[in-house]
Amino acid sequence: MVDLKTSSATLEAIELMYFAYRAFTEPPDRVLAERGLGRVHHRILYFVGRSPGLSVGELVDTLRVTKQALNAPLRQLMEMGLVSAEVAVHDRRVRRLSLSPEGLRLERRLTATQARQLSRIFESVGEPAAEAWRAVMRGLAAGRPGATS
Amino acid sequence: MVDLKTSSATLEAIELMYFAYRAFTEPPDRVLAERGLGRVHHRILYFVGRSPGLSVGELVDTLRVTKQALNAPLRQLMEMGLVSAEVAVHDRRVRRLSLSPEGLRLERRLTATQARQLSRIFESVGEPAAEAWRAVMRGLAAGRPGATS
DNA sequence: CAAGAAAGTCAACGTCATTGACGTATTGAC
DNA sequence: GTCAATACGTCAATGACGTTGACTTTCTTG
Repeated sequence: MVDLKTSSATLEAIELMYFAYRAFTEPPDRVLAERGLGRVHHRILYFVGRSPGLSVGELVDTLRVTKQALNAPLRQLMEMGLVSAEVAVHDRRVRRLSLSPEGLRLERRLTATQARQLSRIFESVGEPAAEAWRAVMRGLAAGRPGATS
Repeated sequence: MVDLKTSSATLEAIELMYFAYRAFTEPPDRVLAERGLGRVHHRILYFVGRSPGLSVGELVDTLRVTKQALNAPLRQLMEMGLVSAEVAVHDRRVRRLSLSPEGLRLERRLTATQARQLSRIFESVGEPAAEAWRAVMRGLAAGRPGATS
């Protein structure tokens, strides 16, 4: 135990992670709720949108859920015509996922909401501060500071 | 629609929110899982720890959950002797919640994990960058940039 | 070709949060 | 003192979601 007493700035940071994340996920959650969709649907739309041709297994790995947990939401999205899957040419076991035009529209709408939140703040604090924010977040995400991949 | 195409820095930021938050909540989640506790238990411990004497209703408001959703985890924590409740003096309807010594120990352990993650990164990026990070997070949490309360 | 691994799917189950309704104790206004 | 409102607790039904287990289809390897 190095710190018997955690500094107040760090304590504030812990709370900020909670409140900021909540505020960040709420707007898209509301949009999704209108269609009876949840956060997993959002993540599927997002990552498939970023990397068209993604396989189910790759999606499972990035989202760290079981393939069974992914199955239901993914099937819904396909039934709703937002996501399409086609059998890969070289390996007929894998499905290459991609967004339909309508799926792309929804994904853009969800992403735009969050992008607006972020870019508005980034502008107000300036680009160096924005980059500093990203650096901290990269460190958190990677489990070690300053990591890029 | 100002942005038809969201900038790659903002796009990275969206992903970072997801991956950083996940990395941030995982370590405490593991500790909690050992005792059969979940994230709601953590939040209860955290906020009661920060504000001893908190009432049930105030907890419901800060966590934005229903009282029914709070009831079960809170009762568990009390049965486990981690949280104690005593009737308020001026209003015998309200329960003033506080952490028991053991509850305090667990809360500190959970908080220390996250504090270590953050302060390690804060040190490596320097204090100005850390403050920039907090400024962005405050803006996100408050829904408007630079807000303090 | 047989054995095993990999991708995906279907089914059963458990957890957890939500809404709704009800009960109790307490307070404050009149 | 009566009565509406408040704070809390609880039971029941429902739904979302994630898990394990078992299965089919399809490669890949010896």
